[in-house]
Amino acid sequence: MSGEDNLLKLVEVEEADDHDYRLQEQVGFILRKAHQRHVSIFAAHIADLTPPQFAALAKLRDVGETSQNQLGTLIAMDAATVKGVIDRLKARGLVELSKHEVDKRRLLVNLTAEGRDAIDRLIPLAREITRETLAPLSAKEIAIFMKLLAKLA
Amino acid sequence: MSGEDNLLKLVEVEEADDHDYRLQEQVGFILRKAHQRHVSIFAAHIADLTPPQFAALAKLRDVGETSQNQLGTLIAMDAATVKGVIDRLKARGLVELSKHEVDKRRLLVNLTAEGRDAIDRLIPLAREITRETLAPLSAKEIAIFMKLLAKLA
DNA sequence: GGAAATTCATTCGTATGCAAATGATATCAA
DNA sequence: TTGATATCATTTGCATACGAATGAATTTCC
Repeated sequence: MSGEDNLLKLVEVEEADDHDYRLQEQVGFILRKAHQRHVSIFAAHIADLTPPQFAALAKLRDVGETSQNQLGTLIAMDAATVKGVIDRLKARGLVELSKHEVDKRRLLVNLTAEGRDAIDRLIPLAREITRETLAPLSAKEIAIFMKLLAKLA
Repeated sequence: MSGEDNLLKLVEVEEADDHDYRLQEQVGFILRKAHQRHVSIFAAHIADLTPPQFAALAKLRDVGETSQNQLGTLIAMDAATVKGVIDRLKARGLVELSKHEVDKRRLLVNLTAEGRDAIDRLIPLAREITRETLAPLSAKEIAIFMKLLAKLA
């Protein structure tokens, strides 16, 4: 092989490499699509609440009264986002807000009776949403997938 | 065991079931967190473009000129969303728009020279983003995970 | 005690993401 | 041919999502 051939080969390899990037095989792209699909399944089962709103109610049910900020940490939402979510839940009477007696910076959030009823009623639907989201996988695959997904998140 | 005991047992089981819903173990919740993490890694490597904007450029590089709608299908974005993405890319001179000669409904999108330079320059960074996103997994785990994730998306 | 650093919440700006409604054009079918 | 359908794009409205800036309150630490 001549030196020229070698050079040509290198150039070709680099170009092949360049064109070798396949968007639809990248983890970020597929992750985004999987998330989209889940949100769509969620909406089909629970039309009047978004996944973040549901997450806020479900977590409040677990931990009881907490500060808005702490709740955000628990459900992986930044302060600006959680405020919007809580504002909308409050407007619908599902949560109530109060000031922390000691630490005046904190805004306490809690379920109302209506909010508790709502989340209790929705949890069976949420189980079904999880089931349907994972439906393309076998039981064994689900176990593996969830373990690996948890490592990534 | 008396009939009363049986009834009590049933009630207890149902309540335990009720409290058994763990948000942080649900696939939707973890999927959302994994996606968040990926976006964060993306932003750390490519500050001046969002993942959807990058996806649009990368796909245009693959397929060449297409209609806005068709591009949306290819990158899993609805018509309203893709319009915003393309508008912003156009404002930055990375894509150009033209009317389809025959079908007057269609708006054709293509990379500009600058857009092509940009995406060519960014692809190596995108490879690194994928690598870093998958870093918590071993090579074998990555292969399994990607296969299962693709099934879900 | 008091300055510096931290924490909590809010606001603003920008960017997805999608449902629904609308208008223009194209295709299909009777 | 024309009337019904379907497709493409746009617009509006609402809901995340997050960086950055701001202000109030608290904690830390010298």
